[in-house]
Amino acid sequence: MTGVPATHTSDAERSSLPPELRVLPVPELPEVEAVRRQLRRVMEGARIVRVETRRANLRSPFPSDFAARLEGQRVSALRRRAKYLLADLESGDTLLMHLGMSGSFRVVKGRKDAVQGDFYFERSRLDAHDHVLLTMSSGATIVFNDPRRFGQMDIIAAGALDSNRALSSLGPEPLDRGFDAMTLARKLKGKKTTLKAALSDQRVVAGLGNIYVCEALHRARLSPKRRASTLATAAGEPRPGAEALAEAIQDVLKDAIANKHRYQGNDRFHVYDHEGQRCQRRGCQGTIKRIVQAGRSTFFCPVCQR
DNA sequence: CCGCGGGCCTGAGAGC
DNA sequence: TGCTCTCAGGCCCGCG
Repeated sequence: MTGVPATHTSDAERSSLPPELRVLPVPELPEVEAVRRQLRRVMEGARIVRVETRRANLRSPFPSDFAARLEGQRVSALRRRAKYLLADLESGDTLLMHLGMSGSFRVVKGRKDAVQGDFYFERSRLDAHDHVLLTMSSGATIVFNDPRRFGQMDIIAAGALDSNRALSSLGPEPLDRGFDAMTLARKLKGKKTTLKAALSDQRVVAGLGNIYVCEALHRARLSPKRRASTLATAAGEPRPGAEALAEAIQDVLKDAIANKHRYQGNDRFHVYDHEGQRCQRRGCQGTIKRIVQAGRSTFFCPVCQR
C-alpha cells in the first residue's frame, strides 16, 4: 500500500528504502491482499469525507456521480475478490478498485487546520500520477497512484454486485475453503488450451497473474505447455497432477502473502524472470527457459516440469 | 461459447 | 549524452 511506484524511484534510491516502501511487483492476488490488510485499518469504520479525482478517467471514466456517492459514507468492510478491492458502504453501494499494472495506495496523515478545524495535507507532496484522493474522517487521506492507468475505480449499486460483468465471471478464490483438486479439475475440463493460458484465465481461477502462474506450475512440476484438459476430471475423479497443482497454487499464494513484509529481490521467485539460471528445485540440474505464450512471457524448467 | 491477437499506457532499458 | 525502439502485463474487445 505504501508502495512507491518504480517509475519514481531510481535503483540507488530503492536499495536504500525501508522494506515497506520498496516496489511491489505487478499486483496479483497476494499483493492485493497485502494492500487490503493495510488499507482496511484506515478505511473500515471510517467515513469518507471528501473525494477528489484529479483526472476524468483511469482505464475507464469515473462515474459522473463518483464523489457524490462516496462522500459522507461510512465504510463497513474492505473485501477482496480476485484482484479487486471492494469497499462496502453503508448506503449499500460498493466502491470497486483495481490496481491494474502499476497502481498503489499510500496514506497521508492530515493535520488539523487551527482556524477551519478541517484536516489538510501538503499538496506539494502529490505527483502527476496521484489520481484519486479519499480523505477519511480520521483525517488520513488515501492517495491512489497509477502511472499506467490500467487501474480502475467504479461504484456498484446495491444488489448489482452479482450481475457485475467483471465480478460475475470470476472463477473460484484459490484461498477459500473448498478450493481443491476437484474444483480445479472441473474448471479445466474441455480446455484445449495450455495450462499457462488456462491458469491465467480469471474464469478458471481468480487472482493469478503471469508471475504466480509460472511459480505455481513450477512448484507442481507441470509444464506450462501441457494441455489443460489433461488435468481435468475423468470418471468423476481429478486426474493425476490436479492435486499437486491445486496445492501448489495455494502454497505459492500463501507464501507470498506471508512474506509480503520482506523483500528478497529475485529470490522471492523461483522461475519468474530467472531465464538462464539454474532450476532451484533440489536435485534438478535444469536451466530456466523463457518462452512466449499468448503474448506473455512464461518461465519454466523443461527438466522437472512435465 | 472458445481462443487468439491487438490495444490501452508509461517508464526502464537496450542499442545506435 | 540523447534519441528511438521495444518490452512489461492487468483486462477488454473484436474476430473467426
